[in-house]
Amino acid sequence: MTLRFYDSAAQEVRDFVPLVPGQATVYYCGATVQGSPHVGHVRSAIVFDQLTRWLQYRGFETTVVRNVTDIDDKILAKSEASFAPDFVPEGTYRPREQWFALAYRYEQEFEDAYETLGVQRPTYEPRATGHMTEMHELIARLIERGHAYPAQDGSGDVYFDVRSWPEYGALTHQSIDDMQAATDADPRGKRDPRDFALWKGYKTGEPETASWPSPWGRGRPGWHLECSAMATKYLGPRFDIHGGGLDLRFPHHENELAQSTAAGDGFANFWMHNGMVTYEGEKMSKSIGNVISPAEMLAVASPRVVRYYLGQAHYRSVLDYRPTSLQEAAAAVERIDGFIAKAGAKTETVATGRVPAAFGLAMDDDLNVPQALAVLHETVRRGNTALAEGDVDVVTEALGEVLAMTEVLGLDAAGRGAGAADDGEQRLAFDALAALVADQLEARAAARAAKDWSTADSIRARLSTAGIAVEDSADGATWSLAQPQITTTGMGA
RNA sequence: GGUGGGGUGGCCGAGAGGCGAGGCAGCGGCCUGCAAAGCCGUAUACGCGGGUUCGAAUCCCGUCCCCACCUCCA
Repeated sequence: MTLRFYDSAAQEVRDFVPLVPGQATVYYCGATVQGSPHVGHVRSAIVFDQLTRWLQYRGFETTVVRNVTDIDDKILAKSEASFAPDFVPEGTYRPREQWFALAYRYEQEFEDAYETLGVQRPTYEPRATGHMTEMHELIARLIERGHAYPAQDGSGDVYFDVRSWPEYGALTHQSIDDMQAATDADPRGKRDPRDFALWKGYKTGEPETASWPSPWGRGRPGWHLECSAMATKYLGPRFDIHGGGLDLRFPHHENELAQSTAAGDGFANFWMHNGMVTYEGEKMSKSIGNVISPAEMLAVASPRVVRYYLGQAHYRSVLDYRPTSLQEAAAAVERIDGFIAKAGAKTETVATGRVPAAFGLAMDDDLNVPQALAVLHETVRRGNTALAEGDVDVVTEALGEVLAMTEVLGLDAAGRGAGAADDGEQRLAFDALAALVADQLEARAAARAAKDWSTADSIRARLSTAGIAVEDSADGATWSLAQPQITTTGMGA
């Protein structure tokens, strides 16, 4: 079996042949930390987390780098606005917040969301502000090779010379002349309106903390440059996979590709892009105001449910959010969790097994998660049947497979982050609850034995009101905390 | 104008020439004191019009509609 991925640059599914046998180097775009994360950002991270987990399952030694872009125009603009006398706090923005404080605060919000939803930490997570030297080196190489030039207007800007690089547009298969002229293109000192800034000269009025010395004068990096510099630094001039959201293909990734290859680096072997999250058919974006944050979803559904929902579609498909989406995901997750709980109580040894072959084939084929999920549900059904028939061997086997699959999909990790649960106090509270419920169930069992159905039913009803679901089975009743009812009214826009 | 991606049963969502993925919801049944959970069964689905083929949701031609990117975006 061969791993195959769709390469956006080649526009086809290709066999994945790593540059170094047995190893996989992955760079994927994280956030520009200019605001709170929304569900679309998190989907992207989940997609590349699934990719990473699958590469690891297949035995690759993976190195994963995800950037934090913590300096850019928007961050500075948001910070500047927060100092305005007529500033009105909106959303999570705060008054009088320095750009670096704002960037750092949002970086942590992203980290929290990733952690809660079970996204493995990358091998390394470099920040743009920590890599000025590497960016300067890259600019110098580009100037030396005749693909970049300092602006002639004395602004201190340095631009990439798009016309000097015939392959510009290779990633998105566009030719410069066919591109729609940017309406707001500020020609400044550019040779071509499509030239993009590698370095932006310092302007009076900007915070000095947001500028760094460079051979071309004080300033700050342009967007795009940091990814080229950091990917190359940690993964080498050539690496296996570069990922990110579909909306980053142009201009971000196109520009990364241009500047890196023009500088003489091989850059990414595969380009992988995840589809957008839409809200009832429309792309989630701040400008439309139809964004839903991970926090909003987590307020009404468990991390496992949110993870399942955001990770269930094929990564290249559009994932459409509808008010019932989380309820459906919750039902599916409860089905899986119900089996894990019942099977776990039946078997002596709960060990994570191997993934069924069909699951592996689906994942090998460009990460076909929907098909893999079908295998997961089929395994759960087989396990439930075995449970009913008391076939412990099959139960054990199915449980091992289910656990392996949920691990690969990251479902087991969601909600297990630091501080998520299982601290001592919660453990004590749970034990206390368990003791009280056990008493109730004992009383109910006695009533049932005496065929006193009204007493038995009233005990069950009382527990149910308290949020405890009771299930009878051949060998006694079991209980579980009922999932909260998901109501999504008023969520999002 | 340019470059891509789509339209699949009530909903979500795979598949890509030939036994109707899977989930959710619904209906019928089994089990249960009743439930719940589980299991079994249950659907004239593939935007529209032509064509190729023994056979098309899948290929070809035409056509309609939607979405994304080309400006900041995961």
